[in-house]
Amino acid sequence: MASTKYIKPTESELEILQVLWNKGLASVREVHEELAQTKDVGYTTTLKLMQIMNEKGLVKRDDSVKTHIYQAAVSREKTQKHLLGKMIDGLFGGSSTQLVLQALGNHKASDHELEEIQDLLNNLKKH
Amino acid sequence: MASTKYIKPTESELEILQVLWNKGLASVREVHEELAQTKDVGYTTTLKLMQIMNEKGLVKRDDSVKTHIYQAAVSREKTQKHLLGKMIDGLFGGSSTQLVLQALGNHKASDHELEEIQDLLNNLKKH
DNA sequence: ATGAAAATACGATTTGTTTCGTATTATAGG
DNA sequence: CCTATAATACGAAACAAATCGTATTTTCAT
Repeated sequence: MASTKYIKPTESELEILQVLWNKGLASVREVHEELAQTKDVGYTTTLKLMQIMNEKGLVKRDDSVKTHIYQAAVSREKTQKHLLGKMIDGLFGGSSTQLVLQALGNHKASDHELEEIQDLLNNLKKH
Repeated sequence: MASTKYIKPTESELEILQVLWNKGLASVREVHEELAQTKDVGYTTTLKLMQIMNEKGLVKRDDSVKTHIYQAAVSREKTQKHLLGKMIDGLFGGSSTQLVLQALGNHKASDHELEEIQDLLNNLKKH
């Protein structure tokens, strides 16, 4: 009976999850350095956000060691799934196909990527 | 030289745009009735939001008539494109293919829809 | 014309997010 | 041991979004 209450990350929280998903484990300092490359934000801001995320259950941390080590407590896939679903329902009238057409139409994919999609399509078709 | 400064709609604003995209033209009352079916919100809240959206340029209104008539001032497609792009960059590491795979994997599409996607795929492949 | 009903305007509150300053605590080098 | 350095904790301000109450205006039927 997992208390599967989905918590929607805010935009800033998503940025932090992004870093954690890539790094696996990271200290506040490490996450902050990463964020600081693209946005102008203070260290304590990142710290505070990560503390809040810990309370919300978006991240876990090991505070048995001097410098706390964080990791994501929600999976990239689950998060993608949720937000994507929300977007499909909210913006594409519930049609994932509309979203796919829009995505493929606007962003060009490599031949290899097209093959991947073709494979999945073949799987969906036969049954 | 359109002042193409993109304004990101908030979540509530998106709900309203949704209704306007479907109806074309609508009064505050009509929009509100629609929203009230799925969420619990007061009339004046909807009114206020639509007034703000008017100031922002997200909607246009004809106030020459008794009851103001609103319509979307931003297109569904442009909005989809923007938000989709943002999601691809932010959540799928810039890979539209990852998003497509995720979308197709989770939401099932009809045979007809799969055909549509196949057609687009064929177009992308040959060249 | 006038009063009830419906619409708009607008201020204020509430709620949520982001930001950062300052205080406190822990750590490691001298 | 003591101090400089780095980390965490915490409160509060700054900002943004959503909500609603109340006042005002408009409309329409009588």
